[in-house]
Amino acid sequence: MAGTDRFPRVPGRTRSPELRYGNRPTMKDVAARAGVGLKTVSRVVNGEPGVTVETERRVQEAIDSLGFRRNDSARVLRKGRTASIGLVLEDLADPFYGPLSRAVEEVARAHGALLINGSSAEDPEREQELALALCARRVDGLIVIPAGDDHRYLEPEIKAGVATVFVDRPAGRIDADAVLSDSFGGSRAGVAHLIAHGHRRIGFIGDQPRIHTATERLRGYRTAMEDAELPVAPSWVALGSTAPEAVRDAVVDMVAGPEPVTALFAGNNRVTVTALRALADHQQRIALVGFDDLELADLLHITVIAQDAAALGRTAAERLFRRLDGIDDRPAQVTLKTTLIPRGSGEIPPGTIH
Amino acid sequence: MAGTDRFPRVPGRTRSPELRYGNRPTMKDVAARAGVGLKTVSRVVNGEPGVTVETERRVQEAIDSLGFRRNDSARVLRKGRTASIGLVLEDLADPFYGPLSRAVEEVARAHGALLINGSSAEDPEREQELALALCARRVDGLIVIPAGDDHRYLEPEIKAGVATVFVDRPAGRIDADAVLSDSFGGSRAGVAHLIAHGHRRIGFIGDQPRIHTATERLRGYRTAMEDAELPVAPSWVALGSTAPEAVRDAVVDMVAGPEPVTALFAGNNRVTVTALRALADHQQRIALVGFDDLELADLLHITVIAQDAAALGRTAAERLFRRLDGIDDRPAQVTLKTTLIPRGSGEIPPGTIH
DNA sequence: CGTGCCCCTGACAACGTTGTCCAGGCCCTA
DNA sequence: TAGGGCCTGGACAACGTTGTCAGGGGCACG
Repeated sequence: MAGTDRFPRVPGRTRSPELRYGNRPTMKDVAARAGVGLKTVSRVVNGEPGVTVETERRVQEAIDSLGFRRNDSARVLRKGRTASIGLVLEDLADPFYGPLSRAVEEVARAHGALLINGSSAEDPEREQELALALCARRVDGLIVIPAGDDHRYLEPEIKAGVATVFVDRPAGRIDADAVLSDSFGGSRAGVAHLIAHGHRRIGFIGDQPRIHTATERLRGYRTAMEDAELPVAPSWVALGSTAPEAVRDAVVDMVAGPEPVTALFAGNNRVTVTALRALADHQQRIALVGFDDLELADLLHITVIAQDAAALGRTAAERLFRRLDGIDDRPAQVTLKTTLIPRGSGEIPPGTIH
Repeated sequence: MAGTDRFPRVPGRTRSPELRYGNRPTMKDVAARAGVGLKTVSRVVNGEPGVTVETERRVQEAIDSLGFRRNDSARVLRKGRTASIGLVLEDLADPFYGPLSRAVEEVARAHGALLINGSSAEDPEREQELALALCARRVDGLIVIPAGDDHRYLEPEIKAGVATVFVDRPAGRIDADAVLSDSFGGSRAGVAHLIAHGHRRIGFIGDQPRIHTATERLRGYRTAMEDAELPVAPSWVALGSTAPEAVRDAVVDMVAGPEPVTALFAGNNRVTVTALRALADHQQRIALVGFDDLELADLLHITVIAQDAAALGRTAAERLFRRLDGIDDRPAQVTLKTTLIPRGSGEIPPGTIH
């Protein structure tokens, strides 16, 4: 009697007035209804052996009629594994991260795990806040696209067993797995491509030097120029904000400056897009190669250095689950090759300037 | 004694050999270390009042030295709220959903909630599986972009108090909140725009009729044609697969058929992209208006019916949290206006066909 | 100096599940 | 027929946290 009822479980105590899970049936309720023990219900729910067909039928019936659904929070607490992984992105809305998170999700799904994610919006503080919130949820693993350059705050977590893999940019100040694109090699090849098409004065527009990929790409640019024994005028390099206005100004300066560039290398997809718009607005048609592919780049004939975002995500997730499966390699960096895709904009010869 | 140690808590029993959370310190450990009671630690961790500065300092010290982090799974079990919401997308990699999920995330963040998400890949079964897995996690609310057309499986969940909002497409066979774009009005306006520019033979390529937005957009097309008293030849309408090959074939058929169309209305962004590629390949330049905006549409001069993906996500999330805050309106459908953005492709007059 | 009040602290139960262990019943064999 | 083994089912504790409640100590006031 009183005790199989849902309300009140215990005479007059303890139950707080707040809404719980809308007051859902528990295994206890199912057990009472089916006239079996608690553990038997658990067995049926989890498909464990050791239950007669007849008992199973009765339990199943009770489950259906009550609309019972196992409470995974309780399960997680008991089992110690959450079967979920966290993904800290830089910006969910950036088209580059769509395929990446999709790939992570596919791998997670294949391992029966859910994906919890959020954006850092390029803010290191927010990255930390988010990553730690995910750890508090006890995600089994963490995939992080770094916004900041100091990840020591994750050290206790990693030590406590949270498998962690960094993607797109390496971890800062800690030794951890990272899956990267070959920013240096990609830029170098892209700039060499422009040089091979006759360009001597080539501009570079990139992200803040705080960001690892940005400096790597700049380094690729400089190396390619050096390889060809070409000088680099300071006015040809713009780093810093990738906000549209800033990039727009940079483009205009480089094209109209005293030593006008005949070609441009754009350090990431946002820069490429803005540069294209600026050039179109000013009716300039100079050579352009961009890092990162774009959805409609083929129709716009944009030559790009393509990274395989899906492969980045997949590789990172696979590495993560390998760790979760107990394989315990030393932390390592994996670098994925980039591909130069010539589509026209990178093959425009110099001297077509108006 | 024995009991404040982490291993073994209880002489020889119960602790299973599997990995738990990498054996993290608990409040109990912190309490032991600080020489205070369990509840006092809880107070400090949660910033509750009623703790002396001195005690707080001691506890904080113990927390830092042990690297304690509150276990939110346990908290969730106890409190009954998970402070997380689930988002079931159709495809994370589709650029349309990037801004949408970003907007949802922003609202969630503002309410202190985390976002758990996954893609249904347009598969109704997978949508259900995912949605129910999220419910088992006891997410407080659910935002669903439907892949299927029967959502009765969510009835017990909604009844049990899971706030649920559908986005982009209405729920099937249940009465629930939905936030939609005005597919009908948008298409109608887009097709009317083509008609206003002199077109009489206009093709429509859309998604499977199973999908609500697809039929609404088709209805908009038909209505616009009727409004102008124009006939619609069966060969001008292609529904079904939006796989690239199918769309490509449809475009070719319409352009080269016995009654060639002079303009095309594309039912969604994927169709628009493929149609553009097909037209470019065949060096055809006919008028085109597409439903959904695209990243580089301005540079390609594509006229589109733009939906505000971010507004869809934001509106849905806000509605969700209103429900979670206890406001209990009747389920309702909200429709957001679309915008026609003329950029060139929709203003090409007929007769430019080669 | 005594009484009463308030502030701080801690013991305890409960959240819903799963792992462990034990009891009882059945069947099979000697 | 008795004994042993196997199969099924259930009681119980534990996961780590928070809400409730009660006790103890200090301070102010009469």
